[in-house]
Amino acid sequence: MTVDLELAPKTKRAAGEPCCEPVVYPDVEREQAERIATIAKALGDPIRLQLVDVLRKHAGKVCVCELVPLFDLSQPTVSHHLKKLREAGIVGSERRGLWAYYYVIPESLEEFSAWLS
Amino acid sequence: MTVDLELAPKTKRAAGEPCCEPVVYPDVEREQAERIATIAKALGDPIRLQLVDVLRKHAGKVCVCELVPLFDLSQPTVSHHLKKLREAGIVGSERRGLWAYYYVIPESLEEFSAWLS
DNA sequence: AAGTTCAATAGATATATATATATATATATA
DNA sequence: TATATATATATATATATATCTATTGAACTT
Repeated sequence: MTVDLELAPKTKRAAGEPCCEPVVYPDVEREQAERIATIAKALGDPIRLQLVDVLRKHAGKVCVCELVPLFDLSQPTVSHHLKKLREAGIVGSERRGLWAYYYVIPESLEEFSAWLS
Repeated sequence: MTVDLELAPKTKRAAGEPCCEPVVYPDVEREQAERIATIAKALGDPIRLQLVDVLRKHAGKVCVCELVPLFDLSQPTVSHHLKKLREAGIVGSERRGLWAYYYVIPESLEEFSAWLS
């Protein structure tokens, strides 16, 4: 199953000689890595992952007042996590009167999902 | 496309009355969220994401000395990131003489990948 | 208008992270 | 055996993060 292709130094080098050919790393890939890492970082907290999970499962918009009691956390802390998710572009929010409704922006996860599979 | 199912308070409540029914959050989901968040957190840095990307693309084992020049970082910093990936169970390593070879453990990403899609 | 309620922001604090430099360890070569 | 090399660990530091309490802002109710 595991391919035995290896990226490895061929032989021992003379003293002072650098290990490998300098490898060019295209900027495009770096930028993609940054985009994906931004999403991953936002999901890298169990609370935020559960928030996204709940929002995705409900396929619609969920009131913050329903989210807070799911966690043993203060309302401001939940708001803080929602803000992180908003900043990463994973969720959006909409205010209706007193209530704020959050929802997942599915496209935000597409690039990550594609890379991962 | 967007379903209009909403989780929302039905009416305004009397003063002091709690917002919502207490929602039970099963431990199983919490533990799964923690497992996935651990993976996401490890991937939540562009350097680490690129490391995993390179290792996956090579489908085999890659020498650390090939990884270091890909980044504008010191060798110990790259080692630090590789350690984080090891701790998260995303990569494994094998030493052969002076060289250390890293590889992705594909199963480590499966649960996350499944959740995401 | 006054009071209530929901959510966001501000401020404070303790912990975690990314990075560098310096050092240690193991192994290869001369 | 002595020296050089590849990688890992240790230490230090500046920045970021997660959390709390207190406060603010906005909108609804009476």
